[in-house]
Amino acid sequence: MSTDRWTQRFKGLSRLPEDVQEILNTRAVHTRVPQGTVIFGPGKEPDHLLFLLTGVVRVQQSSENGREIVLYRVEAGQSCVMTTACLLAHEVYSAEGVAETDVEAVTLPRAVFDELISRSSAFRDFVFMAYSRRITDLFRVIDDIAFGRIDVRLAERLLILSGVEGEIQATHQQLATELGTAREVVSRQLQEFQRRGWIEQSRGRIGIVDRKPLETLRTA
Amino acid sequence: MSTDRWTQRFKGLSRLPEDVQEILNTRAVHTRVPQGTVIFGPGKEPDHLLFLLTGVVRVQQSSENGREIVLYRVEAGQSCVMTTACLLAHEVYSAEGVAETDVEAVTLPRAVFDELISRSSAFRDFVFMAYSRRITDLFRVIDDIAFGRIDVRLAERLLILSGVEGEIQATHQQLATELGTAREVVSRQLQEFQRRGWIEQSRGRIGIVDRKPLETLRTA
DNA sequence: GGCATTCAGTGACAAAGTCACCCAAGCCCA
DNA sequence: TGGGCTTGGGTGACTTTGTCACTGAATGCC
Repeated sequence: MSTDRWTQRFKGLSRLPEDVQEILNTRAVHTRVPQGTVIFGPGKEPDHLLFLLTGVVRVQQSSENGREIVLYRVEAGQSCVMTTACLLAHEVYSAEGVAETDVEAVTLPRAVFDELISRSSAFRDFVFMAYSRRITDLFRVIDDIAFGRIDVRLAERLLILSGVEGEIQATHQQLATELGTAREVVSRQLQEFQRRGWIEQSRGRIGIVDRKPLETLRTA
Repeated sequence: MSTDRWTQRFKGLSRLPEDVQEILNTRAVHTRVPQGTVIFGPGKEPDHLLFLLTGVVRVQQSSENGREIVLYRVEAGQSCVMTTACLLAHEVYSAEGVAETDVEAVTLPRAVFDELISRSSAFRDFVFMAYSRRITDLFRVIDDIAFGRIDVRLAERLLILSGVEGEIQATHQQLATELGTAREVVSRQLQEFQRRGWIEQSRGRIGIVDRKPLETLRTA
């Protein structure tokens, strides 16, 4: 049997009619995926809709020359809807999804997804809502890389990635991938931030010393 | 009355079951939009799905500082699906759609759209297929601006925008918007292309002289 | 023909990305 | 425990792209 009543963990799903939830709870299959697994990507097309119970999936795109950029993250309580469109259309999905942490998820076979879409308008809303969020994310990415300055973008990322402790475990290369830029660029910017006393660095780790100037960089 | 049997003009719709086509043909409303009209955008949310019969809609995004970038084009025989997700989610759609030519279209009210989605799996396939195409377009844009060189991108655009005659009616500013860059950058690149004898320019017009080197730029 | 508007060209400069290195920190393991 | 290896980070020189502040040329409109 699959997970009992997992739909309760999804804001958008817990309000669905009982019969729809019932289908989701019985027909979806519970799985675990270890950190680092490539969940979907070129040559690895998913044949189901994924609901994340715990963990984070990072969706990113890579270029031929080796550079990469993070497009968005799917977090617990969200679903991997973008893949549905791509699998339905049999198009090559040029992005890839990687389990950034150990992931616990529930997968819904395509046929059941299709049935639910046709049966429940609330489920449709859930799906289109999820789409909307992702599309908005992509627009944001485009806006950032086309028109944004990297110092601003880096500062933003640091603030997002830093937990309550104000610490980030990441190499300069990983941060470069977040922004779709080169490591050297990140290194230089971080040095500048450090010189100004906004952060402190050690190998593979960045500590936020003063959030305010990093926050105000955006508006300046 | 609306347009008779307009669904025949859509590859993906003409194969739909007769009853579904019937709904589309009777419930959709035929409209004309003059060139230049902003069809949707911030503060102008559409409440229906749009099917283009003739003409082209350009979807673009603008930044605060005035720069713009073309995301994709919706052409005759295609639909404006992205808007559906965004309207269902009541999210602010930061992109805008402009009628690039006079446009003849058919609009489907949200309620009918919803009904069709629930009723016809073929219609669902059509919609998700259309989504897929757009998402792929967005991925392409991201790839280009994040990792592509502007000379290559400009050459590509010139080839795409040039008709059989090898002529383009566009200002440097418009081309800059196509690529999300600055006019000066386009001007300089075009000068270089001209210097090499690949194109010839006059005010508001570019003529392709030799396609081959422009094509090989990509691979080089 | 004069004038205004739009379009394109230019040089100096700033920001970002690339290349080819270097060095240092941590790791493995004899 | 010290030597090599791997990984992460620093650096300078250079190229590409974007910005700014102009200029002048082409076109359309009285």
